[in-house]
Amino acid sequence: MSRDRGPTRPAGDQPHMPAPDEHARQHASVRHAHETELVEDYVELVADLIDSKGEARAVDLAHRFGVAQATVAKMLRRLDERGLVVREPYRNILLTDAGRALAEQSRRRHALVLEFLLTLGVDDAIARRDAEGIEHHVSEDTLEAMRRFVEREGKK
Amino acid sequence: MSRDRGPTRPAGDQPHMPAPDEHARQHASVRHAHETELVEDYVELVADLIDSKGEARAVDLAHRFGVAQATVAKMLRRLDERGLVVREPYRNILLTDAGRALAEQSRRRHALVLEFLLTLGVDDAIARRDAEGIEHHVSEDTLEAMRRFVEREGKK
DNA sequence: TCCAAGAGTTAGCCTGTGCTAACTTAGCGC
DNA sequence: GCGCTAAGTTAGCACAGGCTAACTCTTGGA
Repeated sequence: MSRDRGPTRPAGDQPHMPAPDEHARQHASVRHAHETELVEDYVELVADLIDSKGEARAVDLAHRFGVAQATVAKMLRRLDERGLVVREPYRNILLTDAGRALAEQSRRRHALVLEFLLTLGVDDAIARRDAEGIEHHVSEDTLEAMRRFVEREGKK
Repeated sequence: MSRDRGPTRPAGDQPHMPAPDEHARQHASVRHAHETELVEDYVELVADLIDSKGEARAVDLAHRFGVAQATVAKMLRRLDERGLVVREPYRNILLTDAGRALAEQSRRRHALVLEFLLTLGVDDAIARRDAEGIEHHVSEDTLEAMRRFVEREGKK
């Protein structure tokens, strides 16, 4: 192997390739998004269930997420520790104020991303699926740009 | 708790809430995306490094991703097992044909998402960061819609 | 020529998010 | 009013993707 491979960033450097530090920050931020997105998905769904059915039950969460009930229970314990939900053994799940606030924020974001994709001309089923993945990786600025786009296109 | 809570999906049902099965599928697909996205990021960066510097080194990957070298080594072993890279101890990392193909695909997707965000009016630095997170959650259909948008706007 | 320092590797740990199996509890229906 | 079944919980496991520490290997330069 040749260690003498010349200057660090020679001619062929990719224009879309940021400096190392910035790239590292990008990835750190994606990793962080992964940590928070499940949390957001849970509180969002808990809020939806409460609003639509009057209560949130672990078994419904498990069905919706396609995971075992034990997984849901473990996750709910974490959400409890973070002060987002309250639960008593064998009773319903309730949102704290913080949980409700986070749910509302997620819901707004989710709805906007979905509307954006639909406005963009993406098929409904696909838009729903993609929105689920995209919503957690969209910054406030990009969200704002999406909002502008939806408004602009909606007027036509 | 009242188990007799009436019909399963009463009036207040959220319009953006798909049936359980479909929702579960959405989440399964997000989980799957998480499994593959790191893989794609690695081969993409390996390809970039090879193209720009002539070789890919573990230490550079570690710097770019902001992780320890040991983490990179572990990941490279997995990529090796999946037939995406070839490496000999203490030597450079090479892409297999499959690895190169995956890298090209990721690169195209990444570049398109970035261009799309920029066309949408998102600030450069933010667009780069968001593209990193979004690219793995965008279906072919949505990608196609983005392509159309970029073309449409580019002509103005 | 040879050695110091930088690059690569391995071992062993932690945390998060899945799972199954085995249990406890709640509450409907007889 | 009691028991059956569905729901909830707990324990213990696996695997992915982080980390540090402690090595081994490579190579440029004195």
